[in-house]
Amino acid sequence: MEQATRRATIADVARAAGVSKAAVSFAFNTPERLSSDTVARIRDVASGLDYRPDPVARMLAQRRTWTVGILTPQALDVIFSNPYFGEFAAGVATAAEAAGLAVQFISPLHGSLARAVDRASVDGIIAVGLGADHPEIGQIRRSGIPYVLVDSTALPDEPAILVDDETGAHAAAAHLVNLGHRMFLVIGIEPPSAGAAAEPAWVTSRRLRGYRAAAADAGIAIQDDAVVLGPASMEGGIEAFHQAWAAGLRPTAVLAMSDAMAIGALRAARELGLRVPADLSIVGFDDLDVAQYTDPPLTTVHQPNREKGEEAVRLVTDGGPRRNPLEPAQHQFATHLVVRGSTAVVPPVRQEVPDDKA
Amino acid sequence: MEQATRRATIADVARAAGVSKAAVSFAFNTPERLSSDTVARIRDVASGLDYRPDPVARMLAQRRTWTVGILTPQALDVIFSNPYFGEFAAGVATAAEAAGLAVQFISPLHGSLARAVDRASVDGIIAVGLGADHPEIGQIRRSGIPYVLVDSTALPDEPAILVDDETGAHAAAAHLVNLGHRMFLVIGIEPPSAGAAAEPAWVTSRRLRGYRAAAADAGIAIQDDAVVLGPASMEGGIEAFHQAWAAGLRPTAVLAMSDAMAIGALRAARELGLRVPADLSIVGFDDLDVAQYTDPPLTTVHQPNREKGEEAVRLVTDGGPRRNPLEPAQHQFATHLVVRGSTAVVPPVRQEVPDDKA
DNA sequence: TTGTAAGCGTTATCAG
DNA sequence: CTGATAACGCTTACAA
Repeated sequence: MEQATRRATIADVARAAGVSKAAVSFAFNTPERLSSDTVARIRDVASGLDYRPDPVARMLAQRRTWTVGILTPQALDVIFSNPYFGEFAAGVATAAEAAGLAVQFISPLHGSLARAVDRASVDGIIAVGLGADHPEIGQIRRSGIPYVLVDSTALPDEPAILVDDETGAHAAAAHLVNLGHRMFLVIGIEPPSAGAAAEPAWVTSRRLRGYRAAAADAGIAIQDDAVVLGPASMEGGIEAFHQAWAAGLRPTAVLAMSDAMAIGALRAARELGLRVPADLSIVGFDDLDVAQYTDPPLTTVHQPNREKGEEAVRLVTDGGPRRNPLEPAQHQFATHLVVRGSTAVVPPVRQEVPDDKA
Repeated sequence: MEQATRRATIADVARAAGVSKAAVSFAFNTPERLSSDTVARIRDVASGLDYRPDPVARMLAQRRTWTVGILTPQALDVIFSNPYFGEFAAGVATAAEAAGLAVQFISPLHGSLARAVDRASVDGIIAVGLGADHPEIGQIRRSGIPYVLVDSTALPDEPAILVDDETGAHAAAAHLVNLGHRMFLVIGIEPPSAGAAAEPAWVTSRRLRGYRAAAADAGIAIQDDAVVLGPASMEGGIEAFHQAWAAGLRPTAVLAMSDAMAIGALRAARELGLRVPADLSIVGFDDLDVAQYTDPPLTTVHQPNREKGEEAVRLVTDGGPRRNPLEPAQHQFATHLVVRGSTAVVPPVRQEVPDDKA
């Protein structure tokens, strides 16, 4: 992976055009400072030499990289397996392009996120799903690079993108309660590090509070053993549902904290002979594009995945002129329930279903 | 997006530790060249000063960026909407991490791919879906940066990752023919640029050849008006199917060139009151993770999405020691049909279905 | 309008 | 084993 032949440098162009290096630089960056025919001549010579300014040298001189980094505590291959991330990244990419910024991914290098952060040459870091217990957040803070935390627990004065998890979760559970459901299974997202599980600010904790509040309104308690955790993927959802079923749980409704997991649960339920929504209702979270195309279409809590990405870029690039530096640069998006076909009134009598595990 | 306070430089550390800049560099990069207590002292001072080598300066001096770029002719937001890309990127990320490389995305900047390529500071470029008619490929070639073409038509001696589209497509169509189908709708991927549509090497052309060959074996001709093109997304699939239906086409089987489009077709068919596979069979292409979780699970042509990404990184990073420079650095993966639930024998008599459009 | 020269923060070369 | 010193390729005051 070496450069083949030595590329023309600014000095080569200057020499060939009989001007100074500065003139060449001007010809490309601020042509209005040069006479138009000088510019033309320089450009001509440059393209003849196949000259292209070295982006790295320019980064060093300008001390800007024109790049934003998306930081994830998980390896990229697991991250990309959840369509949620793709939608978020699409939002980042949109805003980045508008701002003339490149997008780089920062994920653990040889198992070390810290190393990856050190190697990353970016002007801003968008950290998604980084728990407050991750030491890297301190590292980033110290590095002086602007950053924004997404979907994680931030200090009140720290730039962050959040959504109203509790309200969304509450709406989801309330919907099921209204349909007569009383026996719930909650499928939650397991934290990247074991330590974060107990954190009250971890996303799973926040959503769980919303679920429980709505259930409590109807006098129902969601016990801890009706909450099962797994990775936020379809496989994770399948696994979680089967695990709960094997443990003897017989819910009439599932509250999944991610659409990917909800789709997995859908699949697992079908494998067990349960009809959705006749025998089992399922509510997801995220409102992914695919949620419209599952069968049945998924009832889920909407959050603006792409917009979150776009806003993250804005925040990390100083938020533009409208941002008041006195206010904390946090942005919380609203969530709302989208009712589709995966939820229905509770079955009056539970059907007999194949039950080889319990 | 500026650095907050001036970061400590190697010169600061050298001064504070009473050594030369070179010594500091050694302490981090080749500590074995220094006495162990010198290293310890330098490291100590460095961490006290919160010193971190500037990645950009190091890139310039080493003339390596330790970064691979994934280049796409489409904007990132549309690209990320197709899960196929996520799976491919996951593969790239896996191999990149193993090689200690960062991953950067290169997509049109302010509408110009050329500009984006110029600004990109990468050691290698993985170009996906770049038609042979794209001028950027010449630009890349000239730049001297190693590159590999994925899913596009390459010169025979050009590094490329390909799959056996024709065989896979043939298997898909043959499967349907064997089930008794005679009336097909082909849903193809529209090219990024209009010009590429006619290219015999464009992916849509390649797959279409496979479909047609299998049909021809049974004495069936797939007419041009039974082929409809759209963007490789779920929306694209919905659109395409409705368009065909509105045009009066009444296929018993759909051959979709991407799973995303197949899922869209599934959805559209259901909206029209068609049962899959009872009334309509659908075969996709890609074998995305989600293909297992649709209802019914999708019969599709498997291609190794993640492996393609991994191999692309290997090829662009010189392919390691095993590569013979005399052989063209091309890698063609095999494809095969995966039969799931979305295909069945042709309905003996077409059911009456709602038909408000034709 | 154009040129000169001093950085930018490393790594690499080559004496000591 | 250690330390000056010269690249690396470009931008940007400051001069002319």
